[in-house]
Amino acid sequence: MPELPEVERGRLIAEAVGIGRTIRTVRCRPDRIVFCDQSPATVSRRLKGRTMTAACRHGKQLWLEFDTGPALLLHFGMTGAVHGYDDESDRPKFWKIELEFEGGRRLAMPDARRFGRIRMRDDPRGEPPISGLGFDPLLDLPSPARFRKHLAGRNGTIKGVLLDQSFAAGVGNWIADEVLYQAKIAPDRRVGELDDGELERIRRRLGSVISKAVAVNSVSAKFPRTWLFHHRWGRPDEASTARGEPIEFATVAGRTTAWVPSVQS
DNA sequence: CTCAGTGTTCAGTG
DNA sequence: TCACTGAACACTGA
Repeated sequence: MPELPEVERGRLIAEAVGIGRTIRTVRCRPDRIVFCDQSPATVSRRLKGRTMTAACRHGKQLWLEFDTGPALLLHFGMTGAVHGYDDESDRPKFWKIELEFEGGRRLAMPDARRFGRIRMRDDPRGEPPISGLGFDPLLDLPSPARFRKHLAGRNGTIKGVLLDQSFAAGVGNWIADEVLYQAKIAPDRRVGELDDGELERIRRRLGSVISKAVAVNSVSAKFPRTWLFHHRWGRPDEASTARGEPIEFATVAGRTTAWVPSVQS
């Protein structure tokens, strides 16, 4: 369920397992969809024997850097993740790539539904897909003035803009809904008609929702009880928030959208 | 058996 | 050209 906070959790796992360690063995499953640029054999060849120096993230893109050669760039799609473990018996179901480091620690990326992507990049920040991304709300939340400037010229619904990775990188469907609920803005408002006060509420909530989710390592049971998040799944008929506010479901920007008409306008 | 889905991309439309 | 919509992608699990 990877939006920014879960990708950050993956980054922390990769960092804890791999930093300063050399890859002894690379295993890849044959998969022409997930390995969209380079074949599994090429990826394996380019990673074996290299020492991991960093685990980085921008939005939903996660990449591992090494002492030499290209970075390994991972995108989780709908169902990807990073797992760290020691024993082969703990290898996750649906694994696509496994790095085994000296000393036996392993990292794997599973991806049951194959919307994830595994690529290699010489200059990850300078090349697509990362080069086309907007600001990362955790690492670089813009000032109010910069936020307004970045928004200028955009036209669609505010929800559509929040989901646009070239605007803010890492926001997915539930985070967009959560931000708009807490900011008290209806998801289908046009961005051009939002005043400075409304934009500032959105900007602040974008920062706070993501920071909080990351602070609890994306363990959703630890999200505040007041969050819409806990009440939206499965589209229950008479859904309501912890405060008793009725939740409505709609399609906005092509996605299932949960919102609270009595709060959001 | 049917269907929705926490993501992204692309063809088609206005 | 832009902005937006809906379908497609591939598969699981409810």
